[in-house]
Amino acid sequence: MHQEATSMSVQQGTVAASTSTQTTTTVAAEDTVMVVHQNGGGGGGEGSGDDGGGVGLDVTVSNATTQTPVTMALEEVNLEITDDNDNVDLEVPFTNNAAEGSGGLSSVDMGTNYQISGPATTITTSASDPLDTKDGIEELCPVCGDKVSGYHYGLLTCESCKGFFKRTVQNKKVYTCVAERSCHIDKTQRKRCPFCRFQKCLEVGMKLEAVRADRMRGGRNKFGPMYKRDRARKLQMMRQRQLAAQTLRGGIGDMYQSSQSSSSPFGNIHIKQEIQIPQVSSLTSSPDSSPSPIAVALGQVSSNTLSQAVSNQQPALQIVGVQGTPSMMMADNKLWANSTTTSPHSLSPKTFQFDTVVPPSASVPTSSKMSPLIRDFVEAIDDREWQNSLYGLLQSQTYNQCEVDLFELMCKVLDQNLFSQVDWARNSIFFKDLKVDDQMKLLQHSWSDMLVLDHIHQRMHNNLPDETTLHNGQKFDLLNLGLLGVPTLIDHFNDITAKLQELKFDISDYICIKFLLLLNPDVRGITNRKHVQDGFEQVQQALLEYTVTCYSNIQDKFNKMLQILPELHSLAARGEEHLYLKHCNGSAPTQTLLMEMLHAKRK
DNA sequence: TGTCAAGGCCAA
DNA sequence: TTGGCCTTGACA
Repeated sequence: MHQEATSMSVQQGTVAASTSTQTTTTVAAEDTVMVVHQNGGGGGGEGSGDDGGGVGLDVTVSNATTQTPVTMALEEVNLEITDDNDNVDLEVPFTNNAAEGSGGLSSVDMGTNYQISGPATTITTSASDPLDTKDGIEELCPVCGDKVSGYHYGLLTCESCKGFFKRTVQNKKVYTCVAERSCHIDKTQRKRCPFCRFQKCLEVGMKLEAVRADRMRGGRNKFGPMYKRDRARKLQMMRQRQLAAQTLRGGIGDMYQSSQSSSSPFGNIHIKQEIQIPQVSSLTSSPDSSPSPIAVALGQVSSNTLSQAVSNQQPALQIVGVQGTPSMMMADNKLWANSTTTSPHSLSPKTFQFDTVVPPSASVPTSSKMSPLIRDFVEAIDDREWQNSLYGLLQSQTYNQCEVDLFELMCKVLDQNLFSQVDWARNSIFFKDLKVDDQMKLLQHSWSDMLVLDHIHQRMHNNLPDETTLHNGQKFDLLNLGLLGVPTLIDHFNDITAKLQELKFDISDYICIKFLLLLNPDVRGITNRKHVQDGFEQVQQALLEYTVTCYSNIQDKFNKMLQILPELHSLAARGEEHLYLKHCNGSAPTQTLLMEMLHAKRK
């Protein structure tokens, strides 16, 4: 029924000596193709295998991609989930599967797969574990969920996955999957499908180049310092979590104890679970149970389906008090929004040297002159949330990784931005009254334009930098987000930005233009065109009046702004094309809202 | 000199 | 073929 689109491409271990010869082995089984390019010869011949003396193995795992159909509406889902059980697991999956089958919904994402498990948030530690004795933490192998034995080939894994990865790379094994390349890998089933196991090893970040070409024993490799930093960070994080757990135990427990019959301080706490983004690695877990990303984003799935789906994804949870009481603690990035805490778990805006958001009112001329419509628009803008989501994602994605694929990371950020965009739209005037079918069509038509526009807005009005340093030391090109991954569009992007700056493009202009992009009555196939047209015209009229009233010194600002939109669209279209090609090449994460949007236009 | 992440060995 | 344990050796 559901056909899972899985494709991945990994190219690492490019360290073959210049004299090496290259052989290529291709093994095809039905629609599965696994190509192993082997750099033979004298790889690692000089010196040790350290510092990149990898085996020079380029592995491409690919298959024909089939599109995920957009799941059609069932019912509006309430993402607030009440856990009435006494036991609340605070268990966090590394990527996805580690915590699968553990009860799913009652879990709080704190960024990695430490276990802080219930009842009553007992922090699980075991004195027998190597990490426990030093760090007070226990971790699970991101591949199979077994206990980790240390850092192996780039990250913390168990002994068996270490051995499996080593044997596979050293012996240039070629596996095929007899199923659909989406086998679930856990401790009990890891032996069943080596193809999927190896694929998962690569997905979670095990490094081909860490396997030594010369098989030299002992010593250290280039990952040593990263392991060290990682370890220090985990230790700090663990302490932070212990504090958080204590806060929860004391704070929320005290607050609600009197009203709860439960012995647990967590009794009846509402756990609001937000879909963050579908993780690439979640592809290995029962894809048939996953609703379409856009369906999830638009709230089109039944609670049952969603429950199953979210348990397969990396959740970002908020814990909120009952009856809307402000929470004592908010999970992940929301925690840092109003906090000066320099948690190792957070990449706060401060860490990123991201300037404080300018309040909307500060960058619009005079709010008294604007129409109530525009005032409402502006008031609804939540740039702080945008920033926090961005940096929250960047930190969570790089937390346990020594090195991440920056393109993949960019796709994930874009995907998250898309989710925010959908969320914004579905709560917006005019749009929210439309049927889901129409909503989807409008979004599918405008998402990329709006992403580019959002980025321009963040740069112009919130001083979003063009680059940031990730936790693992890698530089992440934020500007690339605005270019949808096409560096050559930089001049085009700057040109558009310059023109808007010249027109004193402000936040009111931005939000109105965004509405105009969204409420495009010319989109084919929409059933309630009149409503869309009405919305479009009202916004257009409001913007016109606003520009005339507040920017009388800029001649024809309104029309000049509208003239820039085709340029914006052209840039976004080129970005879309680029992303689509990357996706077809297997270089972009699949099963994401982003990819579904890319596919939607090509239906 | 201790640590720990490589590779190696070998029973299951 | 797997996976637990052993050996090795650069580095702090």
